[in-house]
Amino acid sequence: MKQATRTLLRQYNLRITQSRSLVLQAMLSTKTPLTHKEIHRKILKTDGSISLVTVYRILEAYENIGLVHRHLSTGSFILCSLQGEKGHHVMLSCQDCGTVAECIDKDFCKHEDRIAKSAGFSPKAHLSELIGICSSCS
Amino acid sequence: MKQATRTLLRQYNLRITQSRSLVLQAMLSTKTPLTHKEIHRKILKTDGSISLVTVYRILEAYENIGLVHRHLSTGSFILCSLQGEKGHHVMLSCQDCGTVAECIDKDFCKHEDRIAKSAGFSPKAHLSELIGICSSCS
DNA sequence: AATTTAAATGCAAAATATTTGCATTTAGAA
DNA sequence: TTCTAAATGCAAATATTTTGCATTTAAATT
Ligand SMILES: [Mn+2]
Ligand SMILES: [Mn+2]
Ligand SMILES: [Zn+2]
Ligand SMILES: [Zn+2]
Repeated sequence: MKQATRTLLRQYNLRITQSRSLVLQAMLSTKTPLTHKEIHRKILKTDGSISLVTVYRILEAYENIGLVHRHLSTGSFILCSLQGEKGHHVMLSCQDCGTVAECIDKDFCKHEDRIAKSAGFSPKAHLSELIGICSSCS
Repeated sequence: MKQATRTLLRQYNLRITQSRSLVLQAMLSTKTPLTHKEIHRKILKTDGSISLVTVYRILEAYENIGLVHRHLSTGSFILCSLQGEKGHHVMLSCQDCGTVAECIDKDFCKHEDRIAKSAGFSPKAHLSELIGICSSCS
């Protein structure tokens, strides 16, 4: 079991299990969002053993604690690379290679507040996805 | 068949059919995003007749031409209330009443561009959802 | 107004995706 | 090592989405 995954799990206060480690490994090795099934297949291909049901259960848990995100336009999952304020992330999603990079931007939140205020809206969180072409693809 | 729906359909260059009108009516009568099934049920309740399969097909078409949006966090659909640049909308989604209001904000896009540029990213569109409390709920 | 035709619809069934109940295994505390 | 709650796997139940095909319908044409 990879050390990086143990560390993450401990950090998030989760029991360290084979399956959880495998799901993390699968997600750590890509910058592209993955579906439940893709994660499952990927694990099997690399000699890991896991049930698809377990992948479902693990991803649900990971999402609840904010360890993974859903990629907005596809619904697939990506590891949160930044542990900033939960629910205030911006994702940069490349139409070309599928890579998703995250960023947290305080100014963005301020701007968000300004827009919201002018509509009488009090924002608590935001989900934002910028869709375009990443640096390496352009 | 409601006139408002005929007008919308003509505006988007779609054949004017009973089913399409019913789906629009169902969506026009709420500010809350609806799932396929919810739209289907709603139509049946109001004496309309439609197949769930048709709801699927109609929503897919509506989404492609930008007549409806998917609400990011739930995956359900909401009528586009603004016909601005396609793919550059901000949704204000109320945690309390579920209402989703849209806004298009040029400054937001500029800000978006700035963030993106600093990551070497060229944005073509954005999906943004602000989650919080709307004016009437607060 | 009747005719024509491609597009839209409904139905049944297939294919997928997700959830659940329950027996077994396992991580981590004692 | 022993113990226990949490995690897992399997099989089956549900739920969701898609597809093939026969029928209907919108709207263009005559
Ligand atoms: Mn924010
Ligand atoms: Mn924009
Ligand atoms: Zn790229
Ligand atoms: Zn509200």
